[in-house]
Amino acid sequence: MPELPEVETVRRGLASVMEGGTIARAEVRRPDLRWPFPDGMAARLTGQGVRAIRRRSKYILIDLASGESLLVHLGMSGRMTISGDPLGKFVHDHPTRVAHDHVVWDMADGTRVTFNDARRFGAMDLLPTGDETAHPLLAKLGPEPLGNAFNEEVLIKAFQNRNTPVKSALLDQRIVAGLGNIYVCEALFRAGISPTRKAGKIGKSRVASLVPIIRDVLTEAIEAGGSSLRDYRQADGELGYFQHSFAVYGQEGQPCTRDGCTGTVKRIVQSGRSSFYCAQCQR
DNA sequence: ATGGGGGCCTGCCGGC
DNA sequence: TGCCGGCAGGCCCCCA
Repeated sequence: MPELPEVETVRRGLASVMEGGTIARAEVRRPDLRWPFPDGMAARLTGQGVRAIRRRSKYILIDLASGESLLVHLGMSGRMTISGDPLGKFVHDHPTRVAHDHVVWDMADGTRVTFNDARRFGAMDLLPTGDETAHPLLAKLGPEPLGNAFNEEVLIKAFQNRNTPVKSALLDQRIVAGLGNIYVCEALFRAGISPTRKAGKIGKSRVASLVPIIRDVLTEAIEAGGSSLRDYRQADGELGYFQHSFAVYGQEGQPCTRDGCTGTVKRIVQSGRSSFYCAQCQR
């Protein structure tokens, strides 16, 4: 599921039920996801007020009253689900335990937040609030694509002399942090750039054009999440999933939707990942 | 330093 | 109906 827009939508959903509240009880049902959980994670969450919930790239940061922040990554299959009655006390309306429900937080108001991750590529860790830049998972991240530190000059410089396909360059979280396979495909389609083109061989003005396009693609997806979901959740309480249509991602064999283009969307494999694009109008 | 490939896990889907 | 291969939106690590 999760690239930047989906993570942002999950963040907003978590914020709506956790910010200002207290984690009355934390249950950790296995010792690890991709890596071991930090020592005593359940105890370090229990009783903690939630000050704020932030996002860095595809990571969620939950700031606790203790001065620690819980770092959460959804990996490929991580999901957050909200259940419970905010006015009751740990009511019966919680769903029965489901396979791969690994972590559960019961908020003091009766809301339950459940983290489910079938493939366990997700991660959680605790770090001192404000020490994000020192954390190994965050230290090497490039600029936020929606922030000022990401701009034309920065991207042109990052692409200079890069011999890797632009697809790989945009997936490189050190260049820009938060893009994944879907939104890279969509941004390259809008920019009319082939995913196979070497990053260092693209003209400066075309590289520059990627900056507003990346911002637009991500912003539109975040807005779609905000408008198509109630409190950022779907009917079953799961956060962050929303119906979103893509111009090229998953559209193999479909006619290109660019005005006047008669091409067909193709799927190729680059570095073991699918790339979708129109070879006729993306050069 | 850079670029490419393997591996981590489980679930789902299409084809035979 | 059942089995099997291929595929999945991430990211770290190792190797050349």
